[in-house]
Amino acid sequence: MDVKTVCLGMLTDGEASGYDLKKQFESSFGHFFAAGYGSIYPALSALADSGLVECRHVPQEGKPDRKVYRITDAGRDKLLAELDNPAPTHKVRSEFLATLCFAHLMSPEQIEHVLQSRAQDIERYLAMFDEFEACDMRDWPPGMQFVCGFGRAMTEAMQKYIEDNKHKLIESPTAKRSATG
Amino acid sequence: MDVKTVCLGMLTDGEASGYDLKKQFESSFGHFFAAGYGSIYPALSALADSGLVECRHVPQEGKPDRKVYRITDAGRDKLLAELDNPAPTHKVRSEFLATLCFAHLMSPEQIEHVLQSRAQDIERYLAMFDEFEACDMRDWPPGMQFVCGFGRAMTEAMQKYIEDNKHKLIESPTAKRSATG
DNA sequence: CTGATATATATCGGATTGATATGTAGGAGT
DNA sequence: ACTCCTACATATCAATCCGATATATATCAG
Repeated sequence: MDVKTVCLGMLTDGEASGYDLKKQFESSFGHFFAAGYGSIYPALSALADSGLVECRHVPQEGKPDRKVYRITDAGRDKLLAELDNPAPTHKVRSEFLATLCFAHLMSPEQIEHVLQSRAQDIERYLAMFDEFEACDMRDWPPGMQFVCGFGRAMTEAMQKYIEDNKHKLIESPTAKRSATG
Repeated sequence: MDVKTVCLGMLTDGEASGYDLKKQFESSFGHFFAAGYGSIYPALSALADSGLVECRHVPQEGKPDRKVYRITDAGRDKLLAELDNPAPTHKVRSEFLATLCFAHLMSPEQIEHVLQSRAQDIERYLAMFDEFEACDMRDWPPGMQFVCGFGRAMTEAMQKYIEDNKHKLIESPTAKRSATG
């Protein structure tokens, strides 16, 4: 399940341009599967090359042609085949946690900054989930609702854990930078 | 904060080979920062090239030389500089969630398989966290303890969410594969 | 004696990231 | 009027990372 496949999946909901898909990658998919233009445009090109999507050029004034992609029957088959994977992965890549592993090499101020910036990210995510519920989430497919609920639950659990345990990172000021010696 | 930097951090705990570091990436770091040999060996080479670590060859019988790396003063400086980043990221890349977004294109059996395999992964993680607590986690630096507690909290939250909400993914059997038409 | 696991290194193709480039349109602020 | 920012819309590129593969010996279980 790579960016190509996710794009294919998004296109089952109707045709879209790379720019459109990027917005989806930023909003509803953003909390668990990020992708930038550097992944999306090559993905769409590759999908078109292998006949899984079709491309329609829509001329515009003052902007590049919109390249609108539509999934083909072969594309739907390919998607269903990919969805058949019974053990899809779930990976975390956290510079945040990697940094805090070495909290004993950091000043309390540095640790505080790191925790604050994470807290802000969390607030942003929670606001995003609130927005999802504000606009009509009931029209979304059940899987999408499950996934967004999942994101919210994880984010709230993260917020709570950090709040409850951050004191453990700062307490003993005498132990600072002891791992060097 | 890339693989190089995490290797550097691990080496503050004492010298180690690439193979040793891999084991750490699989155990304590595995739940939030995975890395394979394809990342670790090039990282150590690059660190050695830029003088941030020193390499010592330890001959062995019947096996390749052990290449044991030790962090240098320049390496420690570099690490401290990297740890100064006030906004380290925390990213999730989930084929699991990406798959479930399209649950309406899947059979109940497929969905069930996906959930089961995730449940197994979760059990494996929880077992790992149990092991950490069994061996003496109190000797670990506070940051490491925080991070492992974080992993456990997230994993448990995930388990609970899936258990509480999986029925939403399977309920209405009539709506199956309706997005195609 | 076979097969699996552990030790230990290394490389390579393919995928992904993050930054950068290009250029118009329209709204906000001064 | 002028500047700045955001939105629209594409595309590429170097650096990095991932997963698989290759090589070779020792040891332990069945």
